[in-house]
Amino acid sequence: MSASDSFKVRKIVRALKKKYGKIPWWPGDCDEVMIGAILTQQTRWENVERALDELHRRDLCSLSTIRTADSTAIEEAIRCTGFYRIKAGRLKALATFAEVTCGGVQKMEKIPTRALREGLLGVHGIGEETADSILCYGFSRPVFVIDAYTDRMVRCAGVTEPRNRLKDLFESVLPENNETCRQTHAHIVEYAKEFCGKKRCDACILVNSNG
DNA sequence: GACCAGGTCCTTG
DNA sequence: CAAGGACATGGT
Repeated sequence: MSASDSFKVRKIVRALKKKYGKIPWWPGDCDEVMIGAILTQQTRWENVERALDELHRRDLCSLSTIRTADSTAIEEAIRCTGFYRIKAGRLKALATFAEVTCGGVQKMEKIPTRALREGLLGVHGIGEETADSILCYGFSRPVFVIDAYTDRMVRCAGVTEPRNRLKDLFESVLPENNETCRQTHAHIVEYAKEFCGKKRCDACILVNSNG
């Protein structure tokens, strides 16, 4: 990775921290974060929240209940997030991994980050972004999440490193600290939503100018 | 009606 | 291995 990319990332991190300060992002217990991580795939967060409410209402907002629940009931509860049949299957697969393979969420807490990440990636329907979101926001590990917004935002700011290396780039720049990882990712997404259109970035000047 | 959303997997060339 | 398609509902 180029020195100038690292430099830009440091600048982005600093500027956005100054702009947003501490913001609440992706609250909830570990089970809810894991479920939300699946539901938010290619879907707006507002729709995910509605689905989470539905799941709570049916006592299906935990992996232990999802594991044994009727798939149709899960599908109905999460319909508003789209891809509901696919996602119900992914939730089932994650629930089996967590409850059966790992022996429960408490046991997962004790698994080292590297191994837990590999385990999650082995679950059908969990890719890098979903796994890293679970690690960062569910298990409070010092893992930086790269999503479409992050990629778009750093492009906007002139970072040239390809998407598949952004996680390493950010983790090499940031301190190995969960709070920093989760806040920084939150800042970037909020910024991207507001200023970085899909094809055009209007305001990354904020990051590119001054210091 | 077209286009997009806090992806991932599978199929093709 | 890159590119394209499928999955599906809800908001602009």
